[in-house]
Amino acid sequence: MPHVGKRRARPAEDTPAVRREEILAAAATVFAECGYAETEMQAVADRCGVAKGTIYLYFPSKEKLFLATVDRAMTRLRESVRSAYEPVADPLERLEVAIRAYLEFFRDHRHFAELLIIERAVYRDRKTPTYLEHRKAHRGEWEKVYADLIEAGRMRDIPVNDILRFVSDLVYGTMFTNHFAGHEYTPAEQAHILVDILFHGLLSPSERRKRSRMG
Amino acid sequence: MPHVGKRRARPAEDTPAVRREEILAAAATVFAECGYAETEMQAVADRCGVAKGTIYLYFPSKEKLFLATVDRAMTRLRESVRSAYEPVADPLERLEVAIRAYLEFFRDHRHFAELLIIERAVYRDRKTPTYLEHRKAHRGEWEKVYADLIEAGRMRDIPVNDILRFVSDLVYGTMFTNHFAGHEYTPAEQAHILVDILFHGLLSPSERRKRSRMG
Amino acid sequence: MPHVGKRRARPAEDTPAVRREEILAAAATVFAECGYAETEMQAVADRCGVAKGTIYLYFPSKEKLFLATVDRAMTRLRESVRSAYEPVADPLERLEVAIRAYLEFFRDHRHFAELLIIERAVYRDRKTPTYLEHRKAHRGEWEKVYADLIEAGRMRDIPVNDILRFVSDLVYGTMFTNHFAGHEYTPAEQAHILVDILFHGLLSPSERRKRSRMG
Amino acid sequence: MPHVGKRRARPAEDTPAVRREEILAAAATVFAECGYAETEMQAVADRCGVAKGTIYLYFPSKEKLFLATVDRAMTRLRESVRSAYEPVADPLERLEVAIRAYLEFFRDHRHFAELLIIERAVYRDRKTPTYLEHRKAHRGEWEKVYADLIEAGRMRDIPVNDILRFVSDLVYGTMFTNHFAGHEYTPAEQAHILVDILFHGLLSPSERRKRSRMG
DNA sequence: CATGAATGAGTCTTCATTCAT
DNA sequence: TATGAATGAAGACTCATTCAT
Repeated sequence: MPHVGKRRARPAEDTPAVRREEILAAAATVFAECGYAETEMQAVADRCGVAKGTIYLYFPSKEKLFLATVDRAMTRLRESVRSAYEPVADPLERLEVAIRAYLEFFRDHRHFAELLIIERAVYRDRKTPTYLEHRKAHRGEWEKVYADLIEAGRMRDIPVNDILRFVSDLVYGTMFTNHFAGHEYTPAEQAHILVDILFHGLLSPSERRKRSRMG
Repeated sequence: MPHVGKRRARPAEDTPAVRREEILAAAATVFAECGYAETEMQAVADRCGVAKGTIYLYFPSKEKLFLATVDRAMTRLRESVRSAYEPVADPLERLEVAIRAYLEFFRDHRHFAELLIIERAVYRDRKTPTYLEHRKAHRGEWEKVYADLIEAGRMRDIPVNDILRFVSDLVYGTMFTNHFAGHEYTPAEQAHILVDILFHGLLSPSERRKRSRMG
Repeated sequence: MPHVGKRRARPAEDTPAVRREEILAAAATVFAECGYAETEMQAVADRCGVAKGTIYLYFPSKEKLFLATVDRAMTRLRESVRSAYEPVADPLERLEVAIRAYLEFFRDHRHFAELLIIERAVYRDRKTPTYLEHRKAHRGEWEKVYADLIEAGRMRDIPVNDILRFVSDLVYGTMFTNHFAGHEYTPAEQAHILVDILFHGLLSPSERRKRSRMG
Repeated sequence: MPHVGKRRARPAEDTPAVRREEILAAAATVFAECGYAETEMQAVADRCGVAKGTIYLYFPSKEKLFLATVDRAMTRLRESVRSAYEPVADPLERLEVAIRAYLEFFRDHRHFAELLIIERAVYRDRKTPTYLEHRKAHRGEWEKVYADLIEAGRMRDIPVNDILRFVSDLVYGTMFTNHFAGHEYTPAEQAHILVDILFHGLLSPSERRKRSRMG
């Protein structure tokens, strides 16, 4: 039997913007915990203590709510990563710091890793996943870094685009595995390992020499 | 009175194993096209020209059907990759061939990339995604390769586990981006690029020297 | 994408309790008319002019709805019978009145007779049918009546339990036959016939004497 | 995955009549255990070790199978009761024996009690339940008995029809309660109790005298 | 603005029945 | 005759969304 309650609106202690943010935060956890299809709007409403109808005052549909949730997550990620690497002057060191910050972010916000996965599964029609959209935005910031490093003779002359892809894909894959298989390393350790291989490659000096002679 | 049933029996043109395979193949495309929740059993049935009920003769539920579909995809992937690299003797070359085969597989079976994503989104409870399960199986085959390469002095002395993770995560991320952002390179080109960076690293010889001097 | 939903909310014209009662009343007729398995939730919804989903707001499942329906019927029966016999002082007369009221109730509420039957058929696991549960409750009220009658020397000294069973089973069987074979007598007539045999037995005075001499 | 088995027909060790009887016996237990709706044809088939299709060679539908099952049960009941009372000469004693046999039958064949209940629940349209049909058939045999007893002055002059109804309804109700509430008495004890009240009534001699004086 | 009862389209699953072998 | 794989109609239940209060 439905509740009889005729509770009046809860006091509007929050500004609309705050209320919106509360809903988004609640949605992030619930979507991440339950998946998109499994998440009921009622559960989101319960999680932030508002009525189901209220959510529809801020977001026109479940889908839009979800997308907003993912978007918020990605924005946070970028902010988090950028504020970590910005103070670092040396570009090579900056890269390691960025990678560490990236891994740290997903370790600390497991939900957001889930959201990325879920998004792809749900919005198969959407041309580009939010993740890649944000990555594209990221891109500009790093393009110049790599170009300068090459110009300065500190990096091999590899197409910047290839480097960008290599690094992005590597960290994405790493985050993914961390998420599902568990975190074996601290972000700092892991970033260090990645950067070591990334910078120096796998080959031994001798093999490298042999190859360059033949190649 | 339930059911009026005046149903028709259709000759069993196939052996059960073949029929099962047909269903699995149909399921793979439909799941990949529509996503898990959006996929209706009826659609799978239509796709392989059987009645809905027939599917339930082979798979007890939508969930089990999906999981079987993913598993089949992963098995195919492994077979495909293994048969590509097995004939290759040199271990370094073998690695490049394996990477190429991996990327090729997902380029040729876009469906299967989708399935991997979908799986994670749907079975959030399942301890390990099928992908990682299969990867673990893969692992043994490569562990020795790397160990031998290090022993032979052809590869730097890096913990084998770290190499494994690096390579796996790199190719997974690459496959993912290819899938969603489009394939810019042929698998051969792409494998070549990856292996180049993977083997030689990003740094220029001079930077490398400078760094080794600084310790 | 699931659901397209452009649904309409209907004003809650009733209090939840009233709505619940409406549903129960509708369910009683439909279940009685169609039987349990044959009854569709949609039919119940239609009968009381609400949407299917609304029923699930008040009852968690078809089964629970049915059980609630039967329970309501039995409660009504008891109230109906009790209010009929309570004003009657003489216990023997009271018995006849109760029997009449019982038969009357089922004549006037044919549905409820059906429900009793259906219940047993459906909930084969449930330890005790609702009917017998209610009968047990009934029991206390009559135990004392019989005991007093025996004590007062107005009734033969027969175990009270046996009398209770005899009367209950007799009226149950009578109700059942009335229901399925049709009502040949008015409740008043029928109660009179039953009470006559019940009080005086079938034997003639002479046979009775003969037997007591021999017995 | 469906069985691959292509087992040929099982040896026709049985005549069709025997096979039919086997199916009926299996059906009786399964229907009684599970109820009509809950019973699957497959379960009946399994119980008697034939294929589902085979049942349809003997019975055109689930409904007809069920009805045949009930009919068989009732026939058995009549045979059982008749063979018990036939050897008994004295009509009053014969009545007690018949009642005992009736109760005994249902104690020994709990399934059949279930079937009676189920039937009513399922075939709400059928004009008369099998039980009442059989009762009608029974009727002729007893009509004369009562008429003779009245004529012989051993029974009070009550309409034979009323006596028949009284007794039938009493034993039906008793059987029903026994079935669901458990058997407190042996059939012999119970028959004795019933017959005692049935023959002599509930009233004490004094109450009876008082009443006859008052008219 | 907030609420939450009401709505009803949508889907997985079951199972009586058929019929090619 | 016997078999059992195939069929597909049917129905309980869910939940995103609406809107009267």
